[in-house]
Amino acid sequence: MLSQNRQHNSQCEHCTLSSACQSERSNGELQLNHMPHRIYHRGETLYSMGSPFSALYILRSGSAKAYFSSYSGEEQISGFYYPGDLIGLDGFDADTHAYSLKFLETSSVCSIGVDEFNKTMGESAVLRKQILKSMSHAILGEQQQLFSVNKYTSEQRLAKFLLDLSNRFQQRGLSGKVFDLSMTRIDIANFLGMAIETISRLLGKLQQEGIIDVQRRQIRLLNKERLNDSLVADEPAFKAVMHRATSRQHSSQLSYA
Amino acid sequence: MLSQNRQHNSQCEHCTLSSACQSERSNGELQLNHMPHRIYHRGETLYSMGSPFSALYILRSGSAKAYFSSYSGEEQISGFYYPGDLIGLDGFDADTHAYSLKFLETSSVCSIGVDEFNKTMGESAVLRKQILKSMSHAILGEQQQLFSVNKYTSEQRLAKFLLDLSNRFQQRGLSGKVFDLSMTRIDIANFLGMAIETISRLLGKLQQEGIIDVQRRQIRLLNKERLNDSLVADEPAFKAVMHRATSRQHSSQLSYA
DNA sequence: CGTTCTATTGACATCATTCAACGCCGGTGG
DNA sequence: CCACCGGCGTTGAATGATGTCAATAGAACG
Repeated sequence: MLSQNRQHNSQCEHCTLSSACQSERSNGELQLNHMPHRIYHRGETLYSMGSPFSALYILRSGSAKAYFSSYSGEEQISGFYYPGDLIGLDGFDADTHAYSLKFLETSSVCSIGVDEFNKTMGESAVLRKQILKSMSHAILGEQQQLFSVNKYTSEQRLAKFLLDLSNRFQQRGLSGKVFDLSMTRIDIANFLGMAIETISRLLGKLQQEGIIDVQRRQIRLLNKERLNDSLVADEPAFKAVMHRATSRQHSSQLSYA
Repeated sequence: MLSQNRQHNSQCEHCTLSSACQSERSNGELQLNHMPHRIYHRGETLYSMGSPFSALYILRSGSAKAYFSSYSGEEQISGFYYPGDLIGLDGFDADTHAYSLKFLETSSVCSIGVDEFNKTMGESAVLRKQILKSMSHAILGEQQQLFSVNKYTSEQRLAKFLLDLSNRFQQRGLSGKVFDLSMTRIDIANFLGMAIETISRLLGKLQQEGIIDVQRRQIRLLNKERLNDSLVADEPAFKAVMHRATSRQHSSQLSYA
């Protein structure tokens, strides 16, 4: 659903990764040759856990989930991706992908081969900075998530999840108040570490309280204030912080800054 | 306690970061001028959340914890560091430290200024690769931790924590069977997201079952097999994986590989 | 040596999972 | 076009794991 609202220029130079590079390009230093965009459909896989690490990707439209499966087939979702997000950083650790990536809806990605990436990293200080920043941000995001699982109740975690999504949509110029969930409740439950039933019940509860309105996959945030309040219930000073820190859910997004 | 066992040469060129560089140095390409080592004592702070990001550090001896505090003074520990670990990557996101770092015992660190680091990043492909690998590894480590909090019971989490520590000590050439905890139960509880009382009870339980032996801070793993079994109880195929994936608890360790 | 931090243990409360039944929707084939 | 079916989602009731509260004791530190 994101794809409709966001108008991409057809040239890949307008991807966020290359936007980092454009400032250099104006210096005449840099040439990134992205591979052509490629379209994937719901349920299709970009790469699988264990497969060789050959490229980095930027999601241009649609959405995806990263997950690793624990051989019994059980999967743990580690994050969701939205347009502009950089995908594939997991490959650097062992030159092999550490998790699998699957699309939640029809999506398009562009890619850059590792070799070219490495080459460019050597040439562009701006790219280096961007990548370090991006990875650092990803680490902090994971820690935030860890924090929220450790310290929050299920209700707070769900509230945070919704607010995070809202922020991510807003950053992309979409509505932060009304949006669709491209993932199933099962995915949400898996990601947040709770039972599907709990998700269901809590969404119901929030709806009854008039804080949100849920129609199938469509979410309408009627009262972001109160949703945010639940995160800081007894901690007034904490409120401001949360508002700042709320942008995660993997997000290795590069620019848009 | 780690400091006694590990004999560091007095020159900083033997730090793990520079060991990454030495291969290049033999090519005559690289010159890293680390600042002199500095000693810190228990409770002292290397840097605080929000302070300007000016350097990266490598822990040479001792141990430390990273945590961010939530203004009400409540802290969330995001990881523990041991000798060889690279510290400070959190600064890249906002040019400001995202969490605070405090030493758990007398420790020594060496540092490298960001400017010098950035310069070297431009010159050394090996360093770039190491850093990307290191950060990628850190991200995956966080995700592993997230997974364990999401899917494991308290007992499993504690078991995993002990095994992780054991592995980290072993990687450093120390005993993986007998070691001291440099952090308090409070820290452990905070990190693992459970109550101190639960830690206490579970340690007691494991001791009664003859799996471990606890004397104050000293831990003795009497039966690593069974400790590991509890992680995979009903999942035979999963066992092998866990063994591999078990090295985390922040660990942005660079080389030793 | 006393104050404070750390750790242990017991009794109780509670939030979230589990188990189970059911409804809804979309797809597919008769 | 309708009927069936499977995945997704909702709801209820019971169970259990873990947190909270409280009391106590030992270590660490000045």
